[in-house]
Amino acid sequence: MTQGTAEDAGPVSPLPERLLRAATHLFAENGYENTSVQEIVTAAGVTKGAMYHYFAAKDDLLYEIYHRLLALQAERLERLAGGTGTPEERLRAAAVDVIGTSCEHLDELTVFFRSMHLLPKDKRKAVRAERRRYHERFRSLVEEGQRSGAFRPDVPADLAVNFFFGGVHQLSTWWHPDGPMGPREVGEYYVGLFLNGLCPLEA
Amino acid sequence: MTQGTAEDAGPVSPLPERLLRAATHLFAENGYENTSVQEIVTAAGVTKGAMYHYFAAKDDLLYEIYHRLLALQAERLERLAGGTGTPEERLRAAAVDVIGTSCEHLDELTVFFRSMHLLPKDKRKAVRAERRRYHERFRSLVEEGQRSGAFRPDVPADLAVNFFFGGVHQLSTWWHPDGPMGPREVGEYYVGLFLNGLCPLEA
Amino acid sequence: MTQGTAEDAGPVSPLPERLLRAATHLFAENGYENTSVQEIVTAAGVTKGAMYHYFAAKDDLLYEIYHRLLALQAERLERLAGGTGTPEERLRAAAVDVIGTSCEHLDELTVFFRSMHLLPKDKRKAVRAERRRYHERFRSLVEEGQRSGAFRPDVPADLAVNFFFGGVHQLSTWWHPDGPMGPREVGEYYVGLFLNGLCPLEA
Amino acid sequence: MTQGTAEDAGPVSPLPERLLRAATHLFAENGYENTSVQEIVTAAGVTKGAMYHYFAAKDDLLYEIYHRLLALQAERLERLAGGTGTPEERLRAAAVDVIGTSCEHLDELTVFFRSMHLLPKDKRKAVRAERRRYHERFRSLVEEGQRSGAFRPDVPADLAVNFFFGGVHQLSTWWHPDGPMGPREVGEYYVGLFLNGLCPLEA
DNA sequence: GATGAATGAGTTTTCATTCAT
DNA sequence: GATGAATGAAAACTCATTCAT
Repeated sequence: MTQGTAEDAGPVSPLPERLLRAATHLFAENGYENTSVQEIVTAAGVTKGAMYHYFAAKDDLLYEIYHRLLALQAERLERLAGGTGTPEERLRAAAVDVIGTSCEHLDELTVFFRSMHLLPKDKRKAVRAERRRYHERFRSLVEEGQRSGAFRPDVPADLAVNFFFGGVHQLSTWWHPDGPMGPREVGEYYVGLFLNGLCPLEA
Repeated sequence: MTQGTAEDAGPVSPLPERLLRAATHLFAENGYENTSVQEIVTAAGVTKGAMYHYFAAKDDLLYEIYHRLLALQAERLERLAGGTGTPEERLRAAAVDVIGTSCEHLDELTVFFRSMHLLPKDKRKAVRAERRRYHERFRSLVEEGQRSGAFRPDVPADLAVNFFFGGVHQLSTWWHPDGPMGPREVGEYYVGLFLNGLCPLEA
Repeated sequence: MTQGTAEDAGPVSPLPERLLRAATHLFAENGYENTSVQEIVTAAGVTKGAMYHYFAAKDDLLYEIYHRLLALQAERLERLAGGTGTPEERLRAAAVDVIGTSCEHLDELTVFFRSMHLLPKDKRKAVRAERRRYHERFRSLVEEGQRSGAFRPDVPADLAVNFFFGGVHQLSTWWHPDGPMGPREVGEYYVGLFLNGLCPLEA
Repeated sequence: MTQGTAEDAGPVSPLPERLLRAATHLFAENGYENTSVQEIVTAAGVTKGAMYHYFAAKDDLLYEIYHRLLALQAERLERLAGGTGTPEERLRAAAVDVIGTSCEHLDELTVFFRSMHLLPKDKRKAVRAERRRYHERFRSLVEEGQRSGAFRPDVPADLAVNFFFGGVHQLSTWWHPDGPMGPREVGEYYVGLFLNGLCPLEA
């Protein structure tokens, strides 16, 4: 009777997911502060009450967007960083991978870096903690490589990681999914720059 | 007529400056949309009428913040990029310098990347154009170095510049003026990473 | 069928009672308008559907709280006022008794005087009518005493009853069940004041 | 040019006063919770923004209503209680007077006793403190009379004062300004009841 | 009987901006 | 030049009630 096919699937997609998708898109497009709850629920095809049934506040949507992306990336980093291979191989794989997921979730990434500061204190703290854990796992990979002699020991690992993620976060200002470069390509270039710099190796 | 004589201050009243300083600080602290005009004028010690005498709208403050930082950095880039020395020397100098001014104007930088999207379309376009000119001057320096053989030619210059500025914009998330590292030190590290990467030169 | 046998509970399910108890407590604590239906059903350990099965609307709870207290007090007044003894004895007994039941049902009393005006017109009218009947029965007792010469005839009986019940309704602003005075003691004092005033009898 | 007469009186009455008057009337009529800010400002002939220019929140109106009535009554009590005459004379005068001002400010009184519990904690505390001071001044008058032998010493003064003010607060449930009894008359009756009780003096 | 997702009309509050003085 | 009272449009959020299951 509804638009579902044969199964008893109910609505096409659960409401919370639909709301998050709509919110992510609108936040990325117009900014969190310029997006009203009304616009979100209209985009999701429901009313405000429905949204507040699932999310206690507008900033819960924001938090959830961050949290999901972070959880996804943290899980993948864990797997790749804890895999086999030299530290350099693992760092390279992890770095290319995070660029891949960042490109796939460009809207989330945009929202993340523009609007994290708009979260209420407690949620901001939670996100920061999740972020820090992620950062530290990445940093430990750099340090491993420094101890093994694969990386220069004279650059603080913390600083190097911050530098690299700056580039990652910047992605959304210039990269577009339908542009000439694919995520994989961007990843290889970025990681190349990160690990080898601009100067020719034999110079 | 006012208390300024003939010195560098010029004949302009210091009021617009005071307003911009207050706005910059509050925008960086609480976000543009969470800062009311009332808070700004209170912080600057004036009234709303006075502010609207100098700025047509709240977003004029935002625009002006961007514009001034960009103008400053563009002017310095012009000077350094057009100076003497090899392309690598000039790029290095320009890169260290932009990190220096970014550290000196950390609030402006923060506001820039958090709130640019909140500008009305026309002002946003203007800022983007200024930004693009800046980016292009920087990129041309990279290209010069690629042509001269100082830099690897296999990395798109655009991408490299974006990568580097990602790191620069990220600065405000981890660097603090009273932390252990000075702007100069950060600059050297960043530029080192950018130009030489993480891997030892003889590997 | 349920767990109640043949005892005083009767065949009625305890659910409406549980809801009313929870509502009474919450209304007294936070006010009618500051208490949501959700809070009531949560406190009663049921769901909204269950509540709406027994009560057509939130204000039915309010009405029922009033109605039950009034019915209880009216029944007791009837018994005492229609008993034996002089009018003075019967008024004294009735007055002490109403203070007793008021102290026992302090939450209901609180709700009554704070929130009666929030009832929709028709229910408010019903409560007022019940209240008036109660008042009139009490007043007739005073008038009886005035006719018998036990009470001063120069005070309008209506006014005297209103004066007395003012004191009763005020109870919830200062009396607490675990304070130093018991309901009986308060009753004796109040009735003493009402019937004899503050001035010494031989003055 | 406006509707003022000859003087430069400006608007007929200052806006805050107009708002308070409108709010008092509506709160008394329909209850605080059933009165929207919109209704208040409409009644006062302005817009919401204007109201929030003078009152930080809806409950500020509530607080102000209480506070003004209490200040008025406290000042009058102070004058009468500290005057000349026997304690009985002064208590009588003060009691009649408070009934007078209560009748004159019946709406405020109604609002007071229905809605004090709706104030936020801090304002509620402030009102309670003001109220307690008032109560204590009144009580001290009763105690003075008890020490002088004019009043029965066997009734706790606190309780007597509570009893009396119960009657006062009850006023708004039965007295109307255009009814047969004037404030003075009510006052005399109430005070008569309070001081002499219902029973004939020679009984 | 009972559930709880969803509604929709309502609430208080905020704030950039204007304009009479 | 400067003030600050007032506007008006919009915001986030609440909640009693309904209804398909």
